[in-house]
Amino acid sequence: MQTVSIMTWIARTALPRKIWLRSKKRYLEKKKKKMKEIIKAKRPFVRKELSRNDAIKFFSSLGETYKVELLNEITDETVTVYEEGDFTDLCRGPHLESTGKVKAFKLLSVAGAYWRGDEKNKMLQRIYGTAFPSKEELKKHLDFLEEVKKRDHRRLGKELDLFSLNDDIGAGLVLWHPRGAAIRRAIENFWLDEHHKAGYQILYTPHMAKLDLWKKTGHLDFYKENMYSPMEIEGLEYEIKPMNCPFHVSIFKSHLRSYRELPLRFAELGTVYRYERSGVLHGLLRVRGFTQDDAHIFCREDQIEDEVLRVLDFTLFILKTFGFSDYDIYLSTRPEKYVGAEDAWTKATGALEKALIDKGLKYEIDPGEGVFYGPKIDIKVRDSLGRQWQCSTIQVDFNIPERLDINYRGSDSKDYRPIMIHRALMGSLERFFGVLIEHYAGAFPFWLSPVQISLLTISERHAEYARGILNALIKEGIRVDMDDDNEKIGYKIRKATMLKTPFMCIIGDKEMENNTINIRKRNGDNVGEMTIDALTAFLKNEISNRR
RNA sequence: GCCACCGUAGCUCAAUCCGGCAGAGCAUCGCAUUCGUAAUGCGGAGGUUAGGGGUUCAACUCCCCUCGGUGGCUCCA
Repeated sequence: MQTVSIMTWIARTALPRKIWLRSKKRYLEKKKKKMKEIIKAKRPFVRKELSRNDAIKFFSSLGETYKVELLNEITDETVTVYEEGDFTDLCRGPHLESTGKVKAFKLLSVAGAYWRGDEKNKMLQRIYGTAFPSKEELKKHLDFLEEVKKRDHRRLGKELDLFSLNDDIGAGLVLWHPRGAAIRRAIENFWLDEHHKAGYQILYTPHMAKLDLWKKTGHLDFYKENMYSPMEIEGLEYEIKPMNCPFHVSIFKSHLRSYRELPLRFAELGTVYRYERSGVLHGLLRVRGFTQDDAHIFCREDQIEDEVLRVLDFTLFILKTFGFSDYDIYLSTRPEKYVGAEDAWTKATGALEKALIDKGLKYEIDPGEGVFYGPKIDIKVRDSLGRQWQCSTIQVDFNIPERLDINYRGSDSKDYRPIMIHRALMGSLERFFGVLIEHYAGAFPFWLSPVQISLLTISERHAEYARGILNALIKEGIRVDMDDDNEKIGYKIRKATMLKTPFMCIIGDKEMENNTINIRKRNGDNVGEMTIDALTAFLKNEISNRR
């Protein structure tokens, strides 16, 4: 969505070593002026062909070592360069015919980037900018960026008092405030109910386990860089969990399993801790402690496809309930570092693909992006601004059943190894919450809203009547609050509107006399006067339809 | 982790460039007002300027370290 390009002709002067925020703005301002001049001059870009050797000589004489490095790797005998005035750049092209063709542009930011995208290389400064064929299109894009800023979950999280991250607690560790926790509870209740209906059994497991367990599972070999250092308890080492699977396996193994029990579906809202490098942490979207809506399905090989189909249906239903009906699906295949037999990978990948084809779902292959223990299907949702977010993942695993030696007794009284399917629909509650905040711009649908309805009194003498309504609605399980502050009604409406409370009840003399309330929506629409019974029925209907 | 920048009252931000009494709006608290659909008025309180060290007669301001955040890079639920 965002247009990013390296404009070679603004890179003509190197960035100063140190840039203050204010001088950074000034710096971009200066660059902008220079660019405008160049555009106005309508200087042509001239394409030239050089032999590779001449090009190396030419760029070496300019001291452009990076271009020389690129040239040394090019095998073609001739290369193309583009000239604009006294500036010559190595580029395959094509270029615009002249600088005058640039109609609308904006420089956005300055940031470091590793030379050729490799963190072992030196870091260079990169200027980000965007250009469009017309001023209108540029404005549209800048408006979009403005809207993205307004919806930023970190900003809304503070404004709506949903969550916080605190210095004293630690980086990437989330505090859910009452209002955020109310939303989480609504999500969790929905999730638990639906999992029960879909034939899952709910588990709870500990936050840590002996280090030896993680050796057995292979995590210490393949996942070490994401795990925290172990802690010692009475001479034994324990590790805080980065994944839930070993615990679920342990429950599977707690007694002998029959083929009749399969598929066995274990689900848990399991909190895991993973080491993430400080620079990658980002609000709720990238944290160090998070709760996965995890599940592990133990099944026979011939049940994989059917189970994957069920999971796909289930996932799309859950996502749809949260207002996501647009998504992109990816099938990730065997990575370089992997465990298990090639034959098993082929079979599992085939099963995943067949399920996608049966459902008639469009998907792309993501080569080599599978997890070390098996191939996976990832579903990335598109939010109301069309941005892509990775949430759901369905992974086949034939490594852990092998390593942890899990079996079931077949109809022939022999032991067989089950296949394990890992899946998370929302991914992590933290990330999903962050995505939801941005998707709804903080204006949650009624069933998710932290406060669903606010009772606003006109003056002190209405407080008692309002309190009666408050208690009645609380009894009905509605998240309601009352604003009986000594303030004008306009101010109370403003407060509730800014908190994006879906409904407000205005309570004054008229309502008290008629034994009614008057409802107003957060967008300003008036729903009208109704009795308490009618209100309760109306609100319950909204909840059951998840609006 | 790497590069650059930032951290001032609960929140949003001045004062930092060029060292010289740390300031405003909102929120909070008190008083007045009892009001009909997006801000009633007046007053009070609120700070070891993220933490630590250094330079200086003097540090929010300059230097170093630590912690945290932002934009990217690399990696990912």
